Amino acid sequence: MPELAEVEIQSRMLSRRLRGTRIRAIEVRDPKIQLRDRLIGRTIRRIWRRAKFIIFDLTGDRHLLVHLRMTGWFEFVQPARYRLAIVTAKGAAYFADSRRFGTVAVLRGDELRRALAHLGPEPLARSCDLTRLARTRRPIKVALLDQRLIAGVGNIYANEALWRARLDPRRPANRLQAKERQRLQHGIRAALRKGIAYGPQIFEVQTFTVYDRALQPCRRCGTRIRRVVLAQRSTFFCPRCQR
DNA sequence: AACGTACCCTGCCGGC
DNA sequence: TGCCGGCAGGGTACGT
Repeated sequence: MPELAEVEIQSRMLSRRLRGTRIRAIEVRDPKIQLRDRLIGRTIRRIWRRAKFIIFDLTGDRHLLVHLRMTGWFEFVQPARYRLAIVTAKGAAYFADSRRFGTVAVLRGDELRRALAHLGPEPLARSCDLTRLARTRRPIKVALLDQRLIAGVGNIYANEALWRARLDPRRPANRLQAKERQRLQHGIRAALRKGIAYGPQIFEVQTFTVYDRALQPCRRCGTRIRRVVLAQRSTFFCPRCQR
């Protein structure tokens, strides 16, 4: 489920609970997960996010690289089912992931850099620019999901951002004017910030403006929201105010 | 190079 | 009620 906003929230929660603590035990409950090196005894120096990855920096040049994919989530109270538990003196984090698409790997620093090298700019960074989107003629909505062009935007926030920027998701990415890309950049930021602002309660309280609102009225102009499929993903937009 | 499709898994939902 | 197909907010591998 998670996109950048949800991953950011998770990363902050993990950091608050586990930063600076020593790993006492690792419990692997799913044979799909294989951890190369022994992590017990290492200290968690930092927990941070890049795109939709969560990275645990450990002592001894080791990094735990986690991707939640569709259904991954960390819990601090032991759930009925989970794939992995990281146990520390300050408590444990349980990695629950019903669809089991999520990935966990132990990497050295150089391997981590390589693993993240292909990612595009962080949308919330001051230096972020969207010029890479002009490299492709695929629909702008599809380009937004390409992590090499911009990192961390997923299907929901792509829809939300395009609605905010009043752009038709089907437009070829390389045909956007610089001014329209600027609008899109603001739309992405605003949508992501709104998500992050929900905090840990995000799943209970989060609402969307266009995502999953087919046939319901546009919140700006009242026109019925349309659903189309682009690159096999549901796409929602207002046919009147998104041009 | 750039684009489309199949696939990895499980849970949930609507329709019959 | 019970079963079944379709669908899901991720990314990758592979074919054209």
